[in-house]
Amino acid sequence: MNRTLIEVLPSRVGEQATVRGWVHTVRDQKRMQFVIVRDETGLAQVVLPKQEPPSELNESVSALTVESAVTLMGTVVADERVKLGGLEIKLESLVVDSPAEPEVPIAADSALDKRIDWRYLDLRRPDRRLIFEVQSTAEHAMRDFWRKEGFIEIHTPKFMGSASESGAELFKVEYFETQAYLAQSPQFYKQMAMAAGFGKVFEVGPVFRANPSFTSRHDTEFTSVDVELAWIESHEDVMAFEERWLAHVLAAVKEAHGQAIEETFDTELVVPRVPFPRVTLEDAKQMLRDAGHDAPGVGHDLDPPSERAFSALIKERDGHEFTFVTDYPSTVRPFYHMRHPEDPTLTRSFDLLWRGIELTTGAQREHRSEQLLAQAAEKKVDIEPIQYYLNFFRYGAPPHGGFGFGLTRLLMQMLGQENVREVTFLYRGPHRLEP
RNA sequence: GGGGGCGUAGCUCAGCAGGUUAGAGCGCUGCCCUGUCACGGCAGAGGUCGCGGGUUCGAGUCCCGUCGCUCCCGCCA
Repeated sequence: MNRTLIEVLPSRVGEQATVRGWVHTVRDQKRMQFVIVRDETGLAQVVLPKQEPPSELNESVSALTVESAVTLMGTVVADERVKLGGLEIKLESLVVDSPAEPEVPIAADSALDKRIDWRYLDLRRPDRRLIFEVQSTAEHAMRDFWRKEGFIEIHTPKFMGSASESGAELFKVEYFETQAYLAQSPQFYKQMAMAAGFGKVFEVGPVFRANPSFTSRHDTEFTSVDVELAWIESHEDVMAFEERWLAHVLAAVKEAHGQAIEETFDTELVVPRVPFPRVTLEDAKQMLRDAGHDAPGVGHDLDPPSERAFSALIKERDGHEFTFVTDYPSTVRPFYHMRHPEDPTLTRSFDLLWRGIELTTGAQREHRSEQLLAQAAEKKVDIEPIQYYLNFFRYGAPPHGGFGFGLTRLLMQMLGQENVREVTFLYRGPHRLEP
C-alpha cells in the first residue's frame, strides 16, 4: 500500500501522492473543479482544470458524491491562493472505492439520537474522533501508571451465577439449562485477586446495569475501571493512590490533546493538585446548609443537585475541581464496606466528585471473615448464593480496598460534554440496542 | 418507575387566538458561473404535519389514548 496521509502533504510538495479518504466537498465549476478530501489526519484540496469537452476524469469528479470513499493520485503543489494549508493536489487519477448515496442522513447539528442511528457517519467528524483519541491516551496513561507501580491486569468473567451485590438490578440471561446474570461490577472477583495474593490489580472492562435510568450520565452497559489494593491501612490509602493516578492521567491527556480539546470543545483541562480535598459526608452537608443549600438529612447520600452545589463550594473554597466525600453511613453502603472502628455506623468509604459528577465509589473492604458475616447478617444479605465470595476470607485475606471508576463519565467531564452518549462509541440504554 | 418538554421536507426549525394550494435555511436534482475555498446565481423535486380516536362546518393547531425522543428525580460509575 502506498498511501500518503494528508498531514504529511506539506513535506511532499513537488512529489506525487496517493491520498485515500472521503469526499468532503465538491465544487464543480465551469473551468475548474475542486474536491476537498478528508482522511483521519486532515483535509486537503484537490484541483482539476476542466477540459472542453470535459475529460473522463472531469466527468468522474462531476459524478462524485459527498462521503464517498476514494483513492486519488496527483502532484502536490504549493499555492498561496489555497486557504486550506496553502497547498493542493493536481489530480491525475481518481478511483471511487465505494460511492456514497447522495444526501447523508445526518448533519453536524443533528439530534444526538439521530446521530447515534448513523454513528459511523457521525464519527467521521474530526471532533468526534478526538473523543476517542483522548480515550486512548487516557487509558494508555492509566496503564503506564499501573505498570510502573507493579499492578497486575485481570479479566474477570461477565457471566455470574448470582448478584455481586444488592442494589443495582441485574440482567438475566439464559445459560444452558440454568440462568446466569451479567456482571454489574467486577467487585467480588477483584477481591478474590486480593485473597490470591496478587497485591495490586486493575481491570478495564464492561459492566451491565439493568436500571431503567433516563439521565444524561447513565447507560446499561459501560466501561468500568476498577482498582484494588492489598495491605492498606484505611480508605485513605485508596484515595491517595487514586488522586496520584488521576493527576497523571489528566496531565498526559492535557499534554497530548489539551490544545485540541480547548479548540474543539472550549474546555480547559486543569491538571489537579494532589492531594484532593477530603470532606466527610456530614461536613459536606453542613457546608451546603451553611451556604444556604438544601442538603439531604442524616443517613442519606448527597443527591445530584447537592453534588453539583458541593463541587461548586469546594471550587470556591479550595480552588479544586475534585473532591473526595468520605465516611458514608453504613445504611447507604454495601455490607462489605469496612466500618470505622470508633463509630460502626460509618464506613471507611468515599465517593470522588469531579465538577459535580460522581466518578468513583471506593472503600476499604471488610477482610475479616467473622466481621463480614456479621455485617451481611445485619444487612439481611442472603448468604447462600454468595458463599463462594465469603469463602475468599476464610484462609487469610489481606486488608484491602479499591474503587470503581466510570470511564465515560471521566471522558464526559474532560471534554465538557453534557451526555455520556456523546463519548461512548456505541451507547446502550433502556431503549437502545442498535446499532 | 415518577415528573416536565418535544415529535411538521433527508437535516435544523418556523407555523400568529383552528380557516382555503403547509413555509424557511441547509442538503438533493438540473442548468449557469475562468481558482473555488461556508463559492455564487437561476430553476426544480421532496411533507401520511409520529400513530389512532374524538370535538368542530373545518384540526399541523384543541381533547383523549398510544408510540418515540429528551431532560430532571429515583438508582448509580
